[in-house]
Amino acid sequence: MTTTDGDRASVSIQDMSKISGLSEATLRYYEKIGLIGPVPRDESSGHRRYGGHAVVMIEALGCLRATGMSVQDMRDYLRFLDGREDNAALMRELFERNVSRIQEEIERMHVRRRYLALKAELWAARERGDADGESRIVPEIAAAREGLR
Amino acid sequence: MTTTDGDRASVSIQDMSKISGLSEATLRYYEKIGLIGPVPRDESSGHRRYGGHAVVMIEALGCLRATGMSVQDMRDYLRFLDGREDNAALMRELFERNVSRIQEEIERMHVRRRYLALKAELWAARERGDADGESRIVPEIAAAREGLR
DNA sequence: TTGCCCACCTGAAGCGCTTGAGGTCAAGCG
DNA sequence: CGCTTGACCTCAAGCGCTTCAGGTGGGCAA
Repeated sequence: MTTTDGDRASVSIQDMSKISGLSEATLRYYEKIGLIGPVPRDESSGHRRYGGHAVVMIEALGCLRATGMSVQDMRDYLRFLDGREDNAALMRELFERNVSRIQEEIERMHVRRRYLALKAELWAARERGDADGESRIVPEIAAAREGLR
Repeated sequence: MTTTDGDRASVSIQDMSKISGLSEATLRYYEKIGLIGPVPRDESSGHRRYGGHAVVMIEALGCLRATGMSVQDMRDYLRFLDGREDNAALMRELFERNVSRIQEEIERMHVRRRYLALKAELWAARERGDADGESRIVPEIAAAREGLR
């Protein structure tokens, strides 16, 4: 998993991917856009070797990304972490904003599920030739559509 | 909103956008990728004019898109609608698959919300210099992280 | 030694849109 | 009548990745 290289542990991109949950392609992409600073390379092969500090940081990024946080917010997160000043309030706000975002998404998801479930029911009614059921569902779909926005 | 053109109502792209909830850019994009077949144009200006049939169809597409349905599924939906055969079962399956997709998304959202809410609490504790609170939250975050995947 | 496979590399294209730049057409106004 | 305004047009680039094509280095078996 890790190889010893002098006295520093170094991690391959494959292992970094397993540890963080970010794909290898995403790890390269994040480096390219400067979200993670240049990763040292193995002299002879040119392969990336992630050092201890980077491993911890990227692991955290993996969690944030897994919540759907934007790249910009991840940038801010890293900036707040690095800064010498006390950024606790900014951090709290960053996470609170993201909680609200998720909350809204959840609510929209419920509306969507209802609409799709009704559509499934509609076609199930048609499948069994149930014209009555069909005409009961149609107005419900119309109502559900309103909330879809 | 609509103009009369012979005996057929025709709708501008702006109005089509308002009706369907799809942006003008998306309407052009859907046409480009062949999801909606070529839209007739106004002779002199070259502007798109959506006819009655297209309006109804695109309105429906707008709802499906609003639920997060994939372009491929929308293609299938249109194909099933058009077909002469009885596609009720295929339709039902298509919608049921999408209900499941949303269901899974909702569940993942709950995990994400919990993780982010804990992170917000952590920084709130740090903000008020509450080391006790902080050490209570840290293990909860570790636990919540497990579910994130 | 040769050959092979694996992990890794880079660069480009694709996805589903959105955003922006730059240009045309028709109508209304001074 | 020219001028502005607005709605529309096309083409190109950007976003956050993913996927693919084509190539290199290193280790191991035959």
